[in-house]
Amino acid sequence: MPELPEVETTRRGVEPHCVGHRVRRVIVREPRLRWPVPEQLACVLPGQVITAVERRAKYLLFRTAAGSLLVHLGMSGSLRMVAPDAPLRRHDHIDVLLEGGVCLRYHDPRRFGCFLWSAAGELHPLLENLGPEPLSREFDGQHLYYRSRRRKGPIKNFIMDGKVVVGVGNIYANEALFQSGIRPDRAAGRVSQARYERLAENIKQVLTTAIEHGGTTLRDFVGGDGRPGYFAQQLFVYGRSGQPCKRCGCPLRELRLGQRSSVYCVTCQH
DNA sequence: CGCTGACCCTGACGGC
DNA sequence: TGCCGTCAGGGTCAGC
Repeated sequence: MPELPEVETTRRGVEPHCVGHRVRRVIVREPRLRWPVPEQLACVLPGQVITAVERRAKYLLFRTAAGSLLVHLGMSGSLRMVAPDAPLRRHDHIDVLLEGGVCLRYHDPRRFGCFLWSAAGELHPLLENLGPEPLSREFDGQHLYYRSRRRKGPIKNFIMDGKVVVGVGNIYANEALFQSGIRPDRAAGRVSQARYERLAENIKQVLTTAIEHGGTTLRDFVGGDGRPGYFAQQLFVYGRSGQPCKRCGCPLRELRLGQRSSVYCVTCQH
């Protein structure tokens, strides 16, 4: 999946095909996702007009008068618009058929994603306790600095904690730390406010650039319109363990933090 | 409250 | 060719 740029690219891809359209039918072929797909969905959604497609963290929210369809793509999920008679591939788990003859199709080999329902006026529990959006004004160096005091865990885990800030996945956490010259295993509480200012700017910059590039660094990602995101993002560290640092030439090193690979340059990052 | 590790699943890839 | 272990973009949850 999709890091935040891929989710945003998906949102932009499907939005124009969904907004203003009425749902005709929901077909759930495989309900066993991260959480079981509620049976309620197939009853509640048909007849509803999709009024907006929004994103909060890496969740996509399809708004209707009755409530919201909450979709997460997990590690391997994708959503695309297809013709209703488009041939099914393996792992095409859900179809949301719209009036006007289009179909929103959910594909997810690993089934770590979810399709959930949230009634109108209710905030889904999964969306409670989420930190600010990384591209919002509320998210800045001061926020990171204050939230990090007395935290002993690695800064990389800290910026990937959704209660601190949402949408910073493994790839962009590695990249933003490299751009900021901070080692991923440094204790979060031992980074100055000045460095957090830089880090917040770099997180914004890295995510913004990725979104502009259509979101992908990943081979199997397919945008909402079904076309792969074109430009492979210029990655400085992620996936480059052992290769020379693009800035100083030293071989990049790798370590594991929270069961996720972290690549960094011993010379450029402290 | 903060942190660690287990866990949910399939598929791709490397080594033998 | 095949089998086996390892790893992969995410996030929640239990337990200390």
